[in-house]
Amino acid sequence: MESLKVLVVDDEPNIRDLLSASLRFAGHQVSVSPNGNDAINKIVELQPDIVLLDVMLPDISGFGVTKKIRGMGIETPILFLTARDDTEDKVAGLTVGGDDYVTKPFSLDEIMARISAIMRRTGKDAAPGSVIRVGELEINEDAHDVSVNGELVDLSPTEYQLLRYLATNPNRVLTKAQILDHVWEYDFNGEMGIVESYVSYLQQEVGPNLL
Amino acid sequence: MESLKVLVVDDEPNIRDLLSASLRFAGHQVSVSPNGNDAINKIVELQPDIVLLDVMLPDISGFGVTKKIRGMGIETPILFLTARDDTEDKVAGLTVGGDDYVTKPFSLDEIMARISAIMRRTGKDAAPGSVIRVGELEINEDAHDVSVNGELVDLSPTEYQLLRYLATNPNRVLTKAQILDHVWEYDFNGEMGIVESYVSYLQQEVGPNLL
DNA sequence: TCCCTCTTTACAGCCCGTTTACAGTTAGTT
DNA sequence: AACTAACTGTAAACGGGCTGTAAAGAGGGA
Repeated sequence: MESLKVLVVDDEPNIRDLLSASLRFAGHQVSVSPNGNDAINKIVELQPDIVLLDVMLPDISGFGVTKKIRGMGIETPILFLTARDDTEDKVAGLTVGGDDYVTKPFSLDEIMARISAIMRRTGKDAAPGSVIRVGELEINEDAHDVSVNGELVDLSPTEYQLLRYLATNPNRVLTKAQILDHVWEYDFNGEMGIVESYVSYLQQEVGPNLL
Repeated sequence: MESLKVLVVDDEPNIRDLLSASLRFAGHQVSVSPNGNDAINKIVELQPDIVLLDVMLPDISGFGVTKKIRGMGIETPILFLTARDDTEDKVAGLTVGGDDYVTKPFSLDEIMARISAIMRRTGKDAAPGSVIRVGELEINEDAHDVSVNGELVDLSPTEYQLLRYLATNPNRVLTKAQILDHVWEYDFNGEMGIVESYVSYLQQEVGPNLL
């Protein structure tokens, strides 16, 4: 994925920092905004490629921001950040027109994957193929399918996310902490042993290919 | 379907935004208009391939707009947007001559399907086949009937719409929110559980083919 | 030998998807 | 207009599989 101009809008400094650090590390140009009005200004001014927009903001809601900028004819794709509870009912229209949403607490890898998906769908990015290949391993990001030597293997959601993260960082030593930070939700409060368990599951199902 | 020039005419900003975002995302060039007079100007000026025209407008009714432009010899096909009540009497005769109508509140998928149907009928589009085939599943979009291995199955309207949406996105992971946003009417305010229920109905009737 | 770390296996809780049942509403018929 | 049938949407019951923890097994280094 090419370098993108990303605007992160959230009132919680922790989230802003987490996202901006990760996005910057991924090679993007990041701007941040703590509230709705400021976000509108920055969107008009900076013309970002994508906006990460918290729904719950102190002044104007994320939906309000969206209405405002759409009314100005700005079609920048938006990735909404919503609380788990709001999800059920207020989702109407969130996934329309290339937009999408993730629920808090999210995992970093999920955010990155969604951004890629949006850029792919809206054609802004030069279709980096939605298939990841590492050796005899093949991951289809649309179908969330994994195959080894053409043979499909059945993975649980967490297993898939983990494998995807490993596959996007081949030939690289990753610490358990890094894996935990990327694959698990940011408020995960458990033992690191879970990483070891899941790596073990994967090795049994896809064979000892990477690490 | 090729890229089309679409004009969306509605006085409610929400509807305009919803439609323009979706249509743009589908690869079309979209212009919008908030009333009848402006719409007439834009139709003459832009010569769109199709017009999505609300019947109830602040100045001239959608029918008035139609009369006016037809009087000028403009034969652009029109998809009328009408309120649920108006349907029976006023809409009579609307479906002749390539025009059609949908009632508010509509679902996005229905709008897209109607546009495809119109373009197919008026021959502007290179007949993208009105039959969807996925594995042993066959969906006839003209007759709205579905067959598995040549055997007809009887589906309710909602079931048909859902199956159609799933069939047009094969081998792709779809979230409940995406399905809800595309298949159900835009003002649906209920639980997402309904998606699960209907998916279950489908699996019983067409067998576990896709997802 | 002991200790430390990585790997694997076992297991309990629980979340989530599936299915079924049911009430409310609509549509179609006589 | 009343009757019937069917469809939509909600809710509750069910079951399975996934998640996360803990403990046993295996290897290496000092």
